[in-house]
Amino acid sequence: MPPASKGHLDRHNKPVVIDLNAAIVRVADGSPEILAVRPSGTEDDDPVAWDALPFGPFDPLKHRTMDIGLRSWVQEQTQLSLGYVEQLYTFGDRGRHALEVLDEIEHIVSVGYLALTRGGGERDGALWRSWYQYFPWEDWRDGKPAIIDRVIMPLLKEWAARKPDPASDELSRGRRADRVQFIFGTDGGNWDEETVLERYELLYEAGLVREAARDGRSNAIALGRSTDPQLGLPMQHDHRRILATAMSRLRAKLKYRPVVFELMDDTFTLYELQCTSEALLGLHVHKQNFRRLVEKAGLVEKTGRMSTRTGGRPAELFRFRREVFSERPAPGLKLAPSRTRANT
Amino acid sequence: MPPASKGHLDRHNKPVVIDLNAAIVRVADGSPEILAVRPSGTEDDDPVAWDALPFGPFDPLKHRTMDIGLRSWVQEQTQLSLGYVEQLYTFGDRGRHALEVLDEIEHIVSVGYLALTRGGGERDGALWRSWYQYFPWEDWRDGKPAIIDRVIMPLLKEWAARKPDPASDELSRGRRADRVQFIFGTDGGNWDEETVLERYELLYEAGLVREAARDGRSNAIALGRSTDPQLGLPMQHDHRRILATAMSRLRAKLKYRPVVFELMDDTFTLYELQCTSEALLGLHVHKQNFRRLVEKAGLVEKTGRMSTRTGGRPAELFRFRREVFSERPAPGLKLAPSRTRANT
DNA sequence: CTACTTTTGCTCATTTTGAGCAAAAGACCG
DNA sequence: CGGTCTTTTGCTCAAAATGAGCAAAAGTAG
Repeated sequence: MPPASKGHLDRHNKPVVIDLNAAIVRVADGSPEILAVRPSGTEDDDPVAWDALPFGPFDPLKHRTMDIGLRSWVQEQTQLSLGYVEQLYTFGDRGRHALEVLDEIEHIVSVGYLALTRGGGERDGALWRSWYQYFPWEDWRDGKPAIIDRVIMPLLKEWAARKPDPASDELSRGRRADRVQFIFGTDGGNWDEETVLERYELLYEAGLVREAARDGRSNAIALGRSTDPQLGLPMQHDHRRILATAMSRLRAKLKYRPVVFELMDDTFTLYELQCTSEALLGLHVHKQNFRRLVEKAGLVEKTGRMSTRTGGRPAELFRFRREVFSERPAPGLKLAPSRTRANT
Repeated sequence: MPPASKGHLDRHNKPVVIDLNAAIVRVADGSPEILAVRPSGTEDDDPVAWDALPFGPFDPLKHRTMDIGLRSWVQEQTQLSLGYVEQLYTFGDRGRHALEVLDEIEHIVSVGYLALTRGGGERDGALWRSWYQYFPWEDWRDGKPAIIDRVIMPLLKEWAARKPDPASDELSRGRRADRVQFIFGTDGGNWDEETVLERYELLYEAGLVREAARDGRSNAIALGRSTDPQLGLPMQHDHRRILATAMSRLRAKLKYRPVVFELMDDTFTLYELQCTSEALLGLHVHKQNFRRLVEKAGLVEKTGRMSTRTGGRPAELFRFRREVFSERPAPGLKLAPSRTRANT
């Protein structure tokens, strides 16, 4: 990615740019992946060596809208064709309270985007990485992730017991404990897969993610270097926060808009569709009910062809019914996670 | 509002500013109102005389985040204290394809915000206006608004029958008709109150709102001057689009987050709560079911006091239970509009 | 031909939703 | 003071949606 070389000048004569950051998502064999930019440096604890989301400057003179600008440089830099694109959030401060000492230019505005693709072309310096590498606590498909009880909860409880900085307008100790219990202390039944962002922000506040230490948060718990348990891979700037926002939004949207299909091939079996949905949600759903839902909602239609790659009884191949857009107001998968252990 | 006097310079030496626009909402006796800025000019068809949303520049050197910046100038200019504040969307082009000939400065980025308040201080030049003055077709509380069948549908059908500009990547005639029928041609049963933005954008595309003509849309239907039926009051720049976004977001949010209470007094009767919700949704809901919902969700608690202002049996006064934040993941009112005529 | 795997069709209890009936508790009015 | 009117409040009930399990169908692998 060109390091935002050209741009406007502010009154201190520093370049001012509007950066468009994209969380580009695909699903490859059961894993939701995002396109990450891997800097050439290799020192693992050096913030510039952390992964970044692909980003590019927005030039209002070249592109009419930001959406168009985004599509343009993504197309240019990767050979990816983006399907669905959605704006997420605009931050005025890239690295929060950060000093950003390593950033020679002063960014002013960074706009986060979610984009869905079926995958394809990449470039060097970029790689597809499971988003659960950045958020290991978000994948509940094999039950509650061990990292929660083994690492996260103990550290969060320690943080909740500490006295909050009286200077900040922050929660009292009791409220801290409540919040921790509420957000992470769940045993599956009441896990809310949509609140990815809230969980990340809690960890940031508690100083448990690397970015917090980088930004000089006072209460950052001193996690030692590479030997210590990392709470997921860190990212440059606020990119991990943008990714969290993208995950939240996508997990929510799944339930009321037919966006999964942007990630599927033209034809697919219902089980493939289910696996993709589950990968995104980080949860298992009840198989028979999933089919009932999808078919009753009229989201798919049979192609007549069969898939034999299943290993068991061959599965019918389906395709997405585009007509739903003009039929129903809010088509989507109102997925309900199964309470019992996986029923696949 | 200071007309964005200071700011950054772009490479053409025109001021570049980041504008924060706020749709500030309150509900006053059954009417959802927004704070509108009324320019001094009075020529009704002059774009600068149209209403505007209050806005102010964002100065990244003065305020750490845009949210803080917004709160700051709102506080400064009005005496309003904002409760809930939420970022909506960021546009790179203020007036879309607009020429913006009347705007001597080139705005680059405009960020839309939704803010809720209980009302209070105003300033001169600003007034509270029902948002249904801008969107008369969105209030279904007294049945389907007459303007839809009398004005909107005929004009939209005419538009759908016209040949789309082959240059644009636009929908075919058949799809146009489908879309019109789908979005506006409903008879109450399948009216989706959340798609305010989609409806406004359709009217804009079809050239039926003043802003379309101002922006020089090719297919803008020449609505005569003041005698012609206006499809709601127009607004400056893209402010009406921002307002539509705010309405969509608020109507949706109502159902899964306890945001209504930001608009209520400390204590209220359940019927007052219902009326506020209905005002926002532009729909009537079933009274008994509304109470069941609210109480079962544990959103409120009795105060013991009574309200006698009802005219009938006195109503219990309730207050919002703040504890829900730490109890349930997604508290809100999953309101279902009543199919039958009002049952109040 | 037999075991195994996966798809697919169906049932069933429980909950949620949409809608209506009627008693309770005040104000208003003669 | 008794009757009428209005609104709140409590309750019932059918229909639909949801969560979960059973079992036949149709292949593959040995």
